[in-house]
Amino acid sequence: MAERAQYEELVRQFSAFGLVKRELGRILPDGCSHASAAVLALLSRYGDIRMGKLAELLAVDMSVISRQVAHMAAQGWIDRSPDPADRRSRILRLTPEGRDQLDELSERTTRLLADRLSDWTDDEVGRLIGLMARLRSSFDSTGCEPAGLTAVTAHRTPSPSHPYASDRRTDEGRP
Amino acid sequence: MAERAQYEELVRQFSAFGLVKRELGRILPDGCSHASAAVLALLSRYGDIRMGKLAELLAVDMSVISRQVAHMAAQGWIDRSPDPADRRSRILRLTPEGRDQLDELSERTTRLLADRLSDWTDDEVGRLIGLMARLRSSFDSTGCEPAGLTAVTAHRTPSPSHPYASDRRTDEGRP
DNA sequence: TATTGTTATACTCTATAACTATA
DNA sequence: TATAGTTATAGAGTATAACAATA
Repeated sequence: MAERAQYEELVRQFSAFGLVKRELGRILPDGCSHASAAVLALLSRYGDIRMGKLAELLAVDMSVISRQVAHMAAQGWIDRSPDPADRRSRILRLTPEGRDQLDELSERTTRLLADRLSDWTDDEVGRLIGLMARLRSSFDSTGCEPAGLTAVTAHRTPSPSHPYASDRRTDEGRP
Repeated sequence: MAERAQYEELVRQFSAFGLVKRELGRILPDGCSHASAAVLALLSRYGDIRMGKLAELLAVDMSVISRQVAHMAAQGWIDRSPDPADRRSRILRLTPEGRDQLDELSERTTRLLADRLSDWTDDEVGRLIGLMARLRSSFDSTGCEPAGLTAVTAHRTPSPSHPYASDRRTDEGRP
């Protein structure tokens, strides 16, 4: 259990993280926002999924996904076909254009990170990935671990790949 | 130097971090956004500073600070007095109400983090702080920038007083 | 009635550009 | 001319609430 000063410093790092996100945002291709990039990556990883599932994976409201996905469909990056089994739902699928976009995205972010983190070791990057994954998992009330490498093969399973999964439901500390 | 797959995973963790930020945002007091909280913390740490300095510390455009600070002054949390030495400038100072607000803020975030990170050790939290500090530093201090990227003014900051300070250009965060 | 998704509205954060007032 | 700050505008991300279609 950490102390108050440490938590305050952690929060400060959280807010400073905005700079990193903004820098990454500057290299995004036209029409492709952070959110679009995240959706492309998830579709590539999980295959054809429904909007609700996507909202769950990204931990945002479905209205957010709905608008986002509409934009991406207009760009030609994804298909939205009605689910034959439940006509309220729509199945999302990456188009070839979507894959191209994802490749371009991956190319650009890799180049930027390789430059900025050129003095980081493989191991250090791995540690940051691990800690951020665990942080997210500590904050995720669903117990799932949607976007982490540690859960690549198992987004439905209760994250067996690390010993820190949290199923706590307490709302302590919330208004 | 890490590999492409690792960089891609890192970017995924970055986007997943949004959830953490949103959760933290939910406990903020009325009228006090993430941005306000960050400004309060910086004013408390650095004392009376000018708007430009604040913009530099937060790595955002001054127009952003201007609006933010206007809101905070309206709330009574900060004073904006003209700088006698340069009447174009304004010196920002925390009011007693601003301190109270910061205390309340600190109380709430500490409670939330203590709950969510209850199974993290002191050392683990410290490692995350160190790695995020280094990440930030890697993104605002690089001499060579990839084509098409806007330079972010590198800044030197005074050494803060506690052991988890973030702005130093040290090897903190490295093993 | 409950669930899936859509749309409308509002609020925050951010950057650019045009503006002012000093220097 | 150059700098410190302000304001207007635009765009992205998010949440809530009202709504439609289907289960």
